[in-house]
Amino acid sequence: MVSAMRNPSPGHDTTTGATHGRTGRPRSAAADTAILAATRDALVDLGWSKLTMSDVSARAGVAKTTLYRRWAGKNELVVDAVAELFDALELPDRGSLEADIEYVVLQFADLLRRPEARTALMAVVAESTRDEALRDRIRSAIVDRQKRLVVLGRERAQARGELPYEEDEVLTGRTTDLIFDVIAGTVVHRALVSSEPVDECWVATFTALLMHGLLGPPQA
Amino acid sequence: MVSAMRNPSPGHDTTTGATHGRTGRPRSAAADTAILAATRDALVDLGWSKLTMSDVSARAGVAKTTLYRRWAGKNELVVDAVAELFDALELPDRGSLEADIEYVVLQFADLLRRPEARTALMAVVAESTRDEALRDRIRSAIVDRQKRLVVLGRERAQARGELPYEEDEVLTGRTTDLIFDVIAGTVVHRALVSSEPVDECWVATFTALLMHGLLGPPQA
DNA sequence: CTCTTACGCTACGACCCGTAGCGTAACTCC
DNA sequence: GGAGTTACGCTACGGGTCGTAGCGTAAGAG
Repeated sequence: MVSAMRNPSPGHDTTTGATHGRTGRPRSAAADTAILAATRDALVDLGWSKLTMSDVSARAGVAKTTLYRRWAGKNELVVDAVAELFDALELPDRGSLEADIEYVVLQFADLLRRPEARTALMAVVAESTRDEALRDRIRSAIVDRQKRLVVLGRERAQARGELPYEEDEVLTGRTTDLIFDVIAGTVVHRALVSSEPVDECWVATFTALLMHGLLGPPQA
Repeated sequence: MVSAMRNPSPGHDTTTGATHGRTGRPRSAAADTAILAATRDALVDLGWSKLTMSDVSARAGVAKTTLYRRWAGKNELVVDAVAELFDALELPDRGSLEADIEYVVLQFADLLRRPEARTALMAVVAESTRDEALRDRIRSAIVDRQKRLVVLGRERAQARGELPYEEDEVLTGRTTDLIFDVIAGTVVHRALVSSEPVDECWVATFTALLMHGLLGPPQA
């Protein structure tokens, strides 16, 4: 749950348990999860453009007005629905930086094979080019949250001695951003724009390129 | 013009000059250019989701039915409209591989600053996740055509002695694809997903990473 | 001058949008 | 308990887009 409804919901979550400080009937938490699940189902069946609020409300067993009471529109709804998918990504220690990278790339590729993730991610980004608020929402709900993987992988590599420690915080942040964009961007482009398979062979080649890029300067 | 109308248009183009072998009144070439230009204008003003066929026809001074006679729908129309933008990319010889890369990255970033390119590219890719024909169209109209830049830059670098010659054709093709996805994907992700500026500072860092990635193996 | 095709225009049923209004349900505070 | 407050389901609505059909006219080819 990313909590960015148009209505109150001041604190963090909107469950039945959390009274959110107010009086009156609380929002149904079950409805939230049902709606988001219904949204993903609809994305699988219909794709982005043919997905309609009416259809989602029917699938979720909820009145259409309830959707509009919680989300401003299709865009916001879908961002929240997809953000949950990305949270499933993780990075177990595979023993080396190279293995860690290959693992996360393959995992990300698996995610992008899911039709609801493919169509929704691109569509929402497309809409965000004309909507500042939506851009911020994507950044906080997806981008910033997944950067944790890069940070974690890097720290591990430094602990292993594979990468040097960097003292400058600003530089560290920039490098993290760069690596994130390179990995996520390349995989997305390969899978969705070029429409080529992200198989182990390709991943190995890509990872090799990236490894050399990361280790290049000091060894030269 | 990418020529993939739903109707005849057998050969290549649909200009007044090219009789396209048939008798009868030929399609107006002026209408084609007017429609595609109107589509880009509408993308600037309205973005993808609010762009409507009716609006485009009005802007182009053309009947709505004429649009549907030439394009199957919004998706196909927009692909053709945007493909023309990408053809403006070029790669003058900047003297070194590094400079060539930086130049093309900055040029691509400029293109992605144009609102019609931003919104349309992502939206069309989103739709293509559920439409095989559209995927093929994107590949032939945009992806394959822009790979020429990678091929050209690589040949130049080889002529300069910056990169080794590769004999295996299959491997050459794979490397070309990889570099293309890395460059285009990373820039798109940085600009549109992460919503961070693609300035000269960032480009220099990215190019350095890529250079080390390309030169890594042999120098190690 | 005839044949063939493209064009512009109008009209159409179908669908979705986003909102308003109402009565009811659920929960808090007194 | 009741009063107050908020969420919910339902219905109905005007406004807009969709994609197509039908018709008369315009523009080249032979």
